[in-house]
Amino acid sequence: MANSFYDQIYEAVRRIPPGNVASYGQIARLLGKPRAARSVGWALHNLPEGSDVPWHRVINAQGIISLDAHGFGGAVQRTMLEDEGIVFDQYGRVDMELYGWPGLDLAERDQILNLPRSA
DNA sequence: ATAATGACTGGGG
DNA sequence: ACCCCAGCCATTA
Repeated sequence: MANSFYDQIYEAVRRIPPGNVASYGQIARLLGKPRAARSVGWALHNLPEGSDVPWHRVINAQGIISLDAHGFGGAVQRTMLEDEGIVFDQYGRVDMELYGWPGLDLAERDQILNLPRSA
């Protein structure tokens, strides 16, 4: 349906630039509904095919790709993100500090990548 | 209007 | 760090 909360979600997701990721809760917060993360997940789950919404850039707050009951799609999503330059650690997780939207500028990102592990 | 659903989240053990 | 549990919320049946 047009003009529904879902449409607001889709618009917000469309604003996520390539190479960046956002969490469901983050999108919900942007729309003024900090507790509507589950609804965001539902909205993306019901996303029609051929949509221009970059749904793959939305993952959970822990930097992990959420999967539906079907269980499939995760590998596809991960591949799409990797194509945008996002790197997953050995546990299949993304560094939200590094790739989280609105994202850091290249200088900041580079600085973080060069930060000493533990001083 | 009530009950169920789900690609979430944060806190606790 | 991992697993489990109880709130939260818009949409649908």
